[in-house]
Amino acid sequence: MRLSTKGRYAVTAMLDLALQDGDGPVTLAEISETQGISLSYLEQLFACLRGKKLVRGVRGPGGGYYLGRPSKEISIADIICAVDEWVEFTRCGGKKDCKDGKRCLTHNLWDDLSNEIFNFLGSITLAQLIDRGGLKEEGCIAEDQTPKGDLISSSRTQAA
Amino acid sequence: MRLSTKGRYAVTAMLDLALQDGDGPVTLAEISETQGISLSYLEQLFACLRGKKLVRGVRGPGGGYYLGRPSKEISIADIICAVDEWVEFTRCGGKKDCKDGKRCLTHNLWDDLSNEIFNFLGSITLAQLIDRGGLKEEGCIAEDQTPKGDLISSSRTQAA
DNA sequence: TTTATAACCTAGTGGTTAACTAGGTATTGG
DNA sequence: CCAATACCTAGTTAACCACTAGGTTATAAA
Repeated sequence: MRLSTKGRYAVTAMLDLALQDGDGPVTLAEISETQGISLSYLEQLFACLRGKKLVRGVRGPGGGYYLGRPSKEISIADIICAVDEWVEFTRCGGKKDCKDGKRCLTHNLWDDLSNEIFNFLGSITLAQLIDRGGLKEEGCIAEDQTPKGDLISSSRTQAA
Repeated sequence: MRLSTKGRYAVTAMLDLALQDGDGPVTLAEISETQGISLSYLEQLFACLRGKKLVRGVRGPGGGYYLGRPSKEISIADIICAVDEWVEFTRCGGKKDCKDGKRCLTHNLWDDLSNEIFNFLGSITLAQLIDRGGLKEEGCIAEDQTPKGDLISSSRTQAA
C-alpha cells in the first residue's frame, strides 16, 4: 500500500466530485480551481480513475466528469489503488526462496498489517465521509485533537 | 500521512527487534542480513528511530539496539512517523485564507480521513502483531484472501 | 593497552517518481 | 462552424528513495 500526496489529490478530487453528485458533470477546470491542482495533472489522475471506471467523462461543451458509480460504492482504497498502484512488499512473496522462519515471520506480519490497512481504507466510502455532514465548524480552522465520533463503521468487511 | 517502502523497512526492522526482545542487543548487521536491507541505510533509519526514543543503541563489541520502550507501547504510527515525516496535507491548514466553504469542506473531510488512518495505525502495537503468534503457516506462501481474525482491537483509542 | 566491534555521523550518487508544463487531437453542444 | 471540454503524449524539474563511501567515536574483549 502506498499513501502519498498523489493519492490525496485523487481522494480530494473524488470527494469534490461526490459532493456535487447529481448536479450535472463537473469540469476538471473547476476542480483545478477549487482544489489548487494543475489541470493537466488532474487529467492524468483522472485518466487512471477512468481506467478503473471510478469516473465517467463527458466530452464537449457542458461536459465534465461524473462518478462512475454511486458514492457509497467507492472506497478510499479504490481511489488510492487507481492512481498509486499497489507496490509488492514482500521480497520472497511466496515464490522465492525464504530460508529461515524468522524472516518469513516478519514478512507475514507486515503482510498482515498491510492487508489490514487496505481493508480499513476499503471500508471507508465517499458516501460515508460525506454523510457525516458538517464535521467541524464552518470556518477553516482545522483542529486536530478533537475527539471524533464513529467516522468509520467498525465492521471492516468490505474488501475491494 | 505517508506510507511508503521506507516506513515498511522501519516497521520490519522494529518487528525484528521486538521478536528478539529480551535476548540482548540486536546488531544492525544482523537485521541487514535477515531483512536484506543495506547496513548504512538501516543506520540512517535507526538514527530517526533513536531520535524519537523508539530504540536505544549500545556501542562497542556485543552492542546493538534495544527497543526504546516495551513493544506494547510502540505503535506502527510511531514508527512510520519517525522515519517518514508527517506531511501537511491541507494547504489552507487553518492559517491561510480559504474563501469558499466548499474547499474547506473537502479539506476537512480529507483531514478527518487522514486522522482516522493515523489513529488506526496508532492503535496497532508491535506487541499486538507479535502476540497474534503463528499467523499463517510455517511456509513462506503468503495467501492474500484468507479471512482473518481480529488482528486489531476495535477500540482505536490509543492515539499517539 | 591495544584491538576489534559496534554504534554513530556526513556527504555524495544513481534511479525513480511526483507534480507540473506544453502542446497536441477528438468529441460535441450551441 | 466554433468554442468548450475531455482525452492524449512527451517532455522537465525537483524531490526523494535506497544505497555507497568513508569517516569518528565508544567500549568489551584480547
